[in-house]
Order: sequence, then C-alpha cells, then structure tokens
Amino acid sequence: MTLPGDSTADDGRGPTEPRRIAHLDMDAYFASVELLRYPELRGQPVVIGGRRTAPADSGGFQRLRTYAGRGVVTTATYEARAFGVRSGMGLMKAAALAPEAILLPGDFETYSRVSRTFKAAVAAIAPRIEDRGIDEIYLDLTDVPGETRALAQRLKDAVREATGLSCSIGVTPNKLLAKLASELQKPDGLTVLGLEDVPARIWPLPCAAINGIGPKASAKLEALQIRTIGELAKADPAWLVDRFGQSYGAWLHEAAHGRDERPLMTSREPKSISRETTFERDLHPRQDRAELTRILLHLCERLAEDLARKGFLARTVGLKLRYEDFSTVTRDQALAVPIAEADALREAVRTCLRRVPLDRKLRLLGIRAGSLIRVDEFRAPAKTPRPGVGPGLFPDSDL
DNA sequence: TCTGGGGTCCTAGGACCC
DNA sequence: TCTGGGGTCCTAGGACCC
Repeated sequence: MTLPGDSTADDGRGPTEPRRIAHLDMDAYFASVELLRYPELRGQPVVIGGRRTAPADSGGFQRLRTYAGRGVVTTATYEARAFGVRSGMGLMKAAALAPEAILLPGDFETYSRVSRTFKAAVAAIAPRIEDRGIDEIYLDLTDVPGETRALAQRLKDAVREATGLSCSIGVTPNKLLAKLASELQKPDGLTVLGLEDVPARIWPLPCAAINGIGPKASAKLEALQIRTIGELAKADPAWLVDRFGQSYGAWLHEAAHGRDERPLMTSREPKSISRETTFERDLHPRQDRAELTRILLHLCERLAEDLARKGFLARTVGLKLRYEDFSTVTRDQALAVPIAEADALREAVRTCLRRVPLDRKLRLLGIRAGSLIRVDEFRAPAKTPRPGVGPGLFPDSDL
C-alpha cells in the first residue's frame, strides 16, 4: 500500500534519505500500571480483565479461579503469560490455565491519565506523534536531532522518569517496520532496523506478526503453504492478487518486503462513537423485553452524554445485536437532521429495531452514532420537532 | 474455556441523479 | 425503445486493531 509519503517534503533531506519512524509500545501496560499501585504483586501472575464487581473480599486479592462470567483478559503480566494466558482470551479459560493468578478489574480512568503523562513526556522530545491508542504511539524522529539509538534511549528514559513504566521502541524507515521492530525485544526493548535488515530480522517471523494480517488472512496464507514473512516475500505478486484481490494482494507483497510510505497522522477527527454491552446472561426479546428496553435506554443516555461532552452530532444511528450463537447483525438509519440527545437517539434506534429479527436470545446490544459533525459547524434550522416517545422500545407485536 | 468494548477501513449492491 | 457510464449516498457485513 503506497501512499504519497511526506518524506520528501521541504525538510532539507534528499529524496532518497530514509525517514526515522519510531513505534513506542508500553510493556504489559494495564498490568504494569496496577503493579505501581500494588507493588506487593510484583513477580506474581496478574491478570487484568472483567468488570468491577462489588467491593468484595476483605483486603485480599481475587484469584482467577473464583471468577465466573463472560469477561476476557485485557492484559496479563509476563508471569501470567508464562501460563499461556493471552489478551482477548476468555477469563474462564485463563482461570483453567492459571487458577492462582491474581485478577484485577480494569481502571480505565487511571490508565488514561498515565497515558497522557507518558505521551506528554515523549512529546517534549519528539512532538510529531500519531496516537494509536492508550498504550502506543508512532513518532517521527526524522527532524529530531541526535543519533538514533541514543535518541530512542532518551525517550525510554523520559517515559520511565514520568511514569515509572518501561516501554519498547522500534526505530525504522516506516511505520510498518517500526511496529514489527518494537516487538522484537519486548519488554524494555530498543531495536533499530534499516531496510537492509529485513531479510535477517523480519523474514523469519510469522505472517501474522504484520499489522494488518489477522486470523483470517493468516489462515488463508497458511493453507497456501505460506507461514513466514519471508515465504510471503517470495510469492509472486500477481499470484497474491489472484487470491487476495488487487488491493490486499498487492499490499501483502509490499508489506513482506518492508515497504510502507504511509505518513504519520498527527491528528484525526472521530468517525463514530458507540456504546455496547454484553449481558451477564442471554436475554430473550419477549421474556426479557423490559430489561432489554431498560438497557437500550441506558445506552442511549450514555451515548448522548458522549456526544455532548465531545461536541458532536450524529447523522446516522446504528443498532447492533449479537445473538446467543454469537452471530451479529447491524442496522443503520440515516437522519434528515443531525441529533445528539438521548430521546432522538432512542427514536432512531426504534426504527432500526423494527428491521432486525427478534426470534432468538441476545447476548449483546450496541448503538452507534456515525457520520459525525461538530456541533459548532452545524447551525440547526430553528427548533425541529421530535417524534413523540412511546413507553417501550421493543414493539409489542414482535416480542 | 464459548469469545469485552471501542474503534477504522474495505467491499459490494441498490437507489438515484446526471 | 433501448442502452450506458459515472458519481454519490445508504446500508450490511466483515476483517482487523488496541
């Protein structure tokens, strides 16, 4: 995937001069933040995940084996990973692997605050940053003075100074390689690679190590006898295009050779805001109608709060249902007038709800505000009348 | 052991307009 | 009477990422 890069902009470098792009990734982030708070847990297997339960136990920590529910592992310490525990794994499965591991509920407010702290520390040294979520960023070091490795070490030191946490950094000519490089020596890693290092350092890795090759593509490649990035690099591009389509096939070939011209995105506008929840037990649209209605109204209120706080209006509203068999359906509704209030969201959701099958138990409800526009860029044509609100969201006839 | 919650991007068909 | 191509919007689903 080659986009016109910004590497030849008017920055004094020649057209062939490589960029210096860093990927900085916090090590076992949520778990590491918790270890700052509970140093006595250091060295133990600790798993973050699940919902905050009632204040619970008297002083002690909850053991994973006592968990019952539908939560997944958000992060695990390296000690817990040694038992095979992985991010995204169901907590019940993790409990079978590491029953004595400590289970802590996530505290996202704290993780966000620490995230802002480490990003500010980095920005003081390298201000061109692409935010990639709570625990990772890309940096453009091209115009930051200093020898590459020393500069990367300075960044690591600044993060540790500001937060007490370790991170791993990869510095390479582009984002794709930087992401791969930051993983190579985790935790507390520092890896500098050039394009010439790709055969020795990148080609032995499995294809799924590449950002953008997920479980599906990986399985398909494996079925084609392609397991490593090196094997992918040797595949004929036309053959890849035949099997993966023009766009993805061509990108696979470029990625395997470590080529990537994507520029850093130092700012972006959100495209959608959503809220969803998985129930503790599956709910039936008929028998549990009242509870489902209550949950959906609560989601509308939370989404309305999000929109108001961030200053956006929605021009489309989406509904998402997940059935007991994990199959998922979505319905979208475009709106003549952008909305943000809970009542209006509820009316839009009601029209979506009329278009989905409600004959099976549900495990998840979600709603989404899409095609966002900023409140201050939209001048409402006076007061628009809203449709009246009825008693329940789920229509009697279907339920 | 059945799989969270918040996002982005891509594809593809149909409607509709020029 | 039939054929057409391009562009945009809407909708649904799916892959992928953190």
